[in-house]
Amino acid sequence: MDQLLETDRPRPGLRERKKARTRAALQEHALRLFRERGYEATTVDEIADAAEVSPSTFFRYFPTKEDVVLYDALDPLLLEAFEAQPAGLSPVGALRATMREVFGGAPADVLAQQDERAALIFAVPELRMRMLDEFARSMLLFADVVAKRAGRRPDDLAVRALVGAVVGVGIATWVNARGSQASDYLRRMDEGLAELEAGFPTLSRP
Amino acid sequence: MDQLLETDRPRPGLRERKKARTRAALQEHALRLFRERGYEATTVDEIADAAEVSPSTFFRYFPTKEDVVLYDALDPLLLEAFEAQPAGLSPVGALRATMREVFGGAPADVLAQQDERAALIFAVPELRMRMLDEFARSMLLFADVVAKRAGRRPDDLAVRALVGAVVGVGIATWVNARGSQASDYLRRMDEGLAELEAGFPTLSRP
DNA sequence: GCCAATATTGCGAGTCGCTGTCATTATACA
DNA sequence: TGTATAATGACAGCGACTCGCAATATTGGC
Repeated sequence: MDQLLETDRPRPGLRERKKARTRAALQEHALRLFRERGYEATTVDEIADAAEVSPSTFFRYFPTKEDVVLYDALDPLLLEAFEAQPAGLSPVGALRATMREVFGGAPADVLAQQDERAALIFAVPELRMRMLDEFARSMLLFADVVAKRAGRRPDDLAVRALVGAVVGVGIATWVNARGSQASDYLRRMDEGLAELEAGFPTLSRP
Repeated sequence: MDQLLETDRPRPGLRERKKARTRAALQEHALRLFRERGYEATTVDEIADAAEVSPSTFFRYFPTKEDVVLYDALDPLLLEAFEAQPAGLSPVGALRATMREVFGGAPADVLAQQDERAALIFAVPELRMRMLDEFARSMLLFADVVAKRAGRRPDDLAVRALVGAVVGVGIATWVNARGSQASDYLRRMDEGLAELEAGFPTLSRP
């Protein structure tokens, strides 16, 4: 699953590849154990055992037990792909293209893992709470790259509003998508972003 | 401070009074220690020591360390006073009267403790997160009593909307009130509820 | 006022998430 | 090949929280 993280790049050294493999293994085994026994009933030590690392190493990769679920392996890819979009595209247009690229090129097991993460986060109150923080973090991150493309500052009012709207569409899609598959989720997200890009024309003329 | 909890009532037995006193002592000492040393730097054992009970007893009164801050000693009084309001009043009117009664009759140290709780919850991310749950819980509770007064079901659409609006006014007031005193907070909350009760007339005619 | 049923408490051992330290091992680089 | 550097595992320890149990306090009936 982790070879996805290395495609089309100068190929990092052995150390970096090992680290990526360990991180992926920890998350995979964690999600599997959570599915089999439940989130609370699974201990960090068990995850570390399954991934064949020491418990201390677990915390070197994920600061808390929650983070092993919250961490999105596709995030770095999305970020990179977004920055590579042609300058002619609008921010929302660039994001839509980015999502099509990254999710379109992702193998099925990666998408399945995204579904599992989403469902688990939704089901466990502790994780759902933390997700709010993640959304806030996403906004700041996204604001930076949007600002860079637009030649504005990240705290620019328009940048902030746009970023808020985009993340808002993401939240709304996520909340209304419990249990549905990644393909559904992505389609609805894209539709929502299309609406946003066009200024919600279908809502103006009833 | 806890005699407030016993005014004008058939007077519960010794056991109940002791329990109320222990609960109040735990919360008082906890808030004091948090103020002096900070929330994280204070341990539950220290709170228990200060209140002269065993650590296990602490957890019998408050299921988590967070709850000793979140617990609002005035809640039961508010509930009782609300249910005693004359049936002629609208739900919002009854709530305003309730708040005037309860907070108006509360001694200064109780109000000061409310301020301290509000500031602490706002300052500690962990508590701020949990506060969302508390708001949700408040809505359900409030929906029950409003429904009872109105002769409707708690999941009635109008009941839900009203309850949501009221709690929303509370949140907005709280968020905009960092550091201000209880009297300010209560005044603004009452103004907000008045606006709500009247349908926000000042916003309709610019 | 006494006694039995019951509720509350303190105690101790234990689990789990998480932190910090240190010696050992593996990778990178020159 | 040797050396700086980074990652790892083992260990000790802290704090929140749980559980079971014996001791103690309150209550209600007599």
